[in-house]
Amino acid sequence: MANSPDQRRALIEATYACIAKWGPRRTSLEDAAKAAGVSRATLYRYFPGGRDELFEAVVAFEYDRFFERLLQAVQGAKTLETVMEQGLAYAHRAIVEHEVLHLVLSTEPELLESTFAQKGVTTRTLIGEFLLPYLELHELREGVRPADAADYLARMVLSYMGAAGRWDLSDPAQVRVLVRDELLGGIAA
Amino acid sequence: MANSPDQRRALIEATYACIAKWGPRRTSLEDAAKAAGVSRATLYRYFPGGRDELFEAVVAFEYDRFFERLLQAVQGAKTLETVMEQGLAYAHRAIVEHEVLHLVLSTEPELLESTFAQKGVTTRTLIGEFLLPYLELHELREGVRPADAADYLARMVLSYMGAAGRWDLSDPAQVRVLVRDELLGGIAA
Amino acid sequence: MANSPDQRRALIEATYACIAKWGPRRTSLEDAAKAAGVSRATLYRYFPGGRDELFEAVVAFEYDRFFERLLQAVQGAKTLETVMEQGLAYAHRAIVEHEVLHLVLSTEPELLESTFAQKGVTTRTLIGEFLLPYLELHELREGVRPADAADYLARMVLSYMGAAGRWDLSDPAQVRVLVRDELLGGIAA
Amino acid sequence: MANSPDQRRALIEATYACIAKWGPRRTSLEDAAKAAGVSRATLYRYFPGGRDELFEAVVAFEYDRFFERLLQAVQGAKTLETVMEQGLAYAHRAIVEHEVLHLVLSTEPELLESTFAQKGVTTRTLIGEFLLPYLELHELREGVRPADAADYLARMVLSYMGAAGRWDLSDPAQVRVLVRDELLGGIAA
DNA sequence: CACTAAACGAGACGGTACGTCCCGTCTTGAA
DNA sequence: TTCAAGACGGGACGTACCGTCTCGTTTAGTG
Repeated sequence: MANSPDQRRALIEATYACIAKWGPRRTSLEDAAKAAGVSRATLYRYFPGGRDELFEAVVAFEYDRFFERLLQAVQGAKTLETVMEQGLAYAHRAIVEHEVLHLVLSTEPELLESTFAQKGVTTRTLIGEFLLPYLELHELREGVRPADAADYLARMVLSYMGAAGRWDLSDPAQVRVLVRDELLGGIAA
Repeated sequence: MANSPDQRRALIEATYACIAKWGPRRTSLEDAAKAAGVSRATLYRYFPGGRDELFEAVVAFEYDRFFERLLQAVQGAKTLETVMEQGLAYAHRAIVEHEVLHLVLSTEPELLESTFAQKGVTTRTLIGEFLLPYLELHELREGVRPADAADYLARMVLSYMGAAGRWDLSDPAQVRVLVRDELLGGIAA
Repeated sequence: MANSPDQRRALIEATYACIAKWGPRRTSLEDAAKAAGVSRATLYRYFPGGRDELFEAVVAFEYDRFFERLLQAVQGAKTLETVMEQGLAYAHRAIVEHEVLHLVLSTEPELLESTFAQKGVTTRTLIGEFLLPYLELHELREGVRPADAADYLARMVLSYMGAAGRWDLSDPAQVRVLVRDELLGGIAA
Repeated sequence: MANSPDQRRALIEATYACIAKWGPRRTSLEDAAKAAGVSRATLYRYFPGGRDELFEAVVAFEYDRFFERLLQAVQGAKTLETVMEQGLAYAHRAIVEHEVLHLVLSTEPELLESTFAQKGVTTRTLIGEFLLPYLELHELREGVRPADAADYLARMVLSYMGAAGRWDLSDPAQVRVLVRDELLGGIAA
C-alpha cells in the first residue's frame, strides 16, 4: 500500500520535529501531517494504526539512527579503550543534543516497551555483543570471563550515557580517565 | 484548599490502579475519579493542573513508596553485602509484582533519571549516598575512594533493578554471588 | 438528559435556516451547530442519532408547525366551504413561502418516510378526519357517505396544495370557485 | 465523449439496485461503480457531476421507465374506464414491487411534482393530457369540460397511486368500483 | 500490420464531514 | 460551604467518502 517511502520518511521526520518542539502530548496528527506537507488522510494511509503506530515508528527510527551513528563513531577504533572512549563521547553528545527520545519515553513509556519487545533484544545485550570481540582480544584479569565483562561494560555504558555524574564526557581527557581507570580498571589485567 | 488528604490519596491510588489495568493513555480522568468514588469536578480541586498534575503525583507517590519500602527492607542489614543483597532482592520483587513501576523501569533505567530529574537529586545519587556510610566501614582495594565506589554500586544496582540479565534475582544464592563476587569483586579488598 | 428545551429548539430552527439557505446536502452539522450558537458536541447531546435524528426532528417540527397553523387558519370557519377556502388559501401561501420542506424531501425522501411512519397516520387521513364533522353537517348528494367524501376532499386538498394547476390560489375569488364548484360540486347536494 | 451507452446504462441500473438495497445515503459511489463492474474513475467520466448527477440520472431513468411501461399497460384500452382501471392497476403493482419509486411516491404524491418540476411539465399535466382524448369521447355531465375533468382525474390517479386508502388496488373488482363509481361518478353522465 | 489515441482500471491524494471520546471550565442543586 | 452531578465548548481521533489527478494497460481504429 505504501507507495512512496519518501512520504513515510517525511512523516516520521516531521513528527519527530513536532515532538521536539512541543512534546508528544501536545503534538496532534494534524500538526504532524501539516509539517510533512501531507493531509491527515494520507498519514493514516501510511500508518493505519494512527497515532500509536506513527509514534512507535518515530521512536524505532530514531533508535536505529542513533545506534547506526554510534557504530559509525567507533568504526575506526581498534582497541577496547578507543571503542569505549569514542562510543561514550558520541553517545553523550547525541543524547545531550537530542532530548527528544527522552521526552517521548518519559511521557509515554509504553511506546518504547513495545518497540523494544518486538526487537527481541535489549539495548544492553546489543552493546554487550558488540563489545565482546574487543574483550576477547584484551588481556583480562584472571577469573574474568569476556562475556561477563561485556555485560558489565554494557551496563556501565548505558548508565553513563544517561547520567554522567561527576564526569564531563565532552572532555576527551576525562573520558579517557573514566574508561581506562574506572571502567576497565576492574576487569583489565 | 485541599480539605481532605484522604481524598487526594484515594485519587492517587485509584489512578494508579487504572494505569496498572489499562495503561496511562487508556486511563481517563472519568475512570480515575469514578474509581476513587469522587466526581471529576473534585479531582480538579485537588489537582488543578488536571491530567498532567495527577499523573505526576501518581508517579511521585509510587516512587516515594518504593524507596520507603526499600529502606525498610534493608533496615536490619549491618554490612555492605547484606544491604546490597536485601536491597536488590526487594527491588526485584517489587518491580516484578508492581506493573506500573515495571512499566517505567522495564525500559531503561536511565529513563527514570530524566523522569525524576526535577526532583533535583537523582535516584542514583540517592542510592549512592545511602550506600556511602557502609562503604566507609568496608575494606576497599587500594586506590578506590568510597565516594567513587558508591557511585559505581549505585549505577549497577539501578541497572540490575531494571534488567537482571542472566541472573535470577529471586534466588538468594544467585543474588549473593552477584553481589559478593561480581559487584563488590572489583572494589573490595 | 436534555436539560434545556430551548437549545434543542434553537438547534432545530438553526438547522432549518441552514437547509433553507444551502440545501440539506450542503448543510454540515458544524454549520447547524454554529448557527445555533452551540458546539457540535452539544448538538450530539441533544440528538445522539446525529445528522439523521436532527434532520428528522426538523422535518417533524416543521410538519407539526404547518398543521398547527393550518388549524389556526381555519379556526373561525363554521361551514365546510369556508374551512376549505381558508385552509387551501393558507396552505398554498405557506407552501409557496417555505419551500424548505420540499427541498428536504426531494433530496432525502427517506427522512419523511420514517417521520410519517412513526406518526402512524398519513396526512391524508388526518385531513379527512378533520373535515369529517363538517361533512356530517353538510347536505350531501344522495349515495355519498360523509367518510368517503372526506377522503375525496382530503386527496384533492393535498393535490391542490402541491400544485394549483390553472388556479391562482392567492386569489380568494378563484379559491371560492374552485372549492364550491369544482371540489364540492361532485358531492354536495 | 461517452463512448459506451451500455456502461452508462449499467451504472444507472447498478446504482438503482444499490439504492433499493441500502437507501441513497448508504450507497457510496464505490458501491455503485463496483456493482456496475466499473472503476470509480470511469463513473466520473460518464457523470462528471459526481454523485448528484448520477442520482438524478437514476431517478429520471426510473421515472421514464415507469411511465413508458404505464403507457404500454393501457395500450389496448379503448374506453376511459378501461384506461383508468388498467393504469391504476399497473401503477399500484409497479409501486408495490419497485422499492425505489415506492420510496419516493409512498410519501406524498405532490412531492413528485416538485422533484420533477425541472422537467418543465408536471406528471399531473402529462397524465391529464393523456386522458384528454378519452374524455372527449366520453359522455360527461353537463357543465363539465373535458380539460377540467382530465385534470381532476389526473389528480385522483396520482393520489391513489401513492396511497390507496381503503381500496385494495390489486383486486380488479375493487379497482373497477373505484374507477366507475367513485372517480368517474362525479363527472360522467 | 504497426502505431496511435481513446477508454479504462487502479489507486494515491487533499479535503470535508461524521460520530466518538476526553479534557478543562462552569453552573446548579442538595447535604 | 462543600461537593456531586453534569452541561458545555473545544479539540483530537479514527473512519468514510468525495472529487481530482496521475499512472500503466488494454483496446480500437487508422494510416
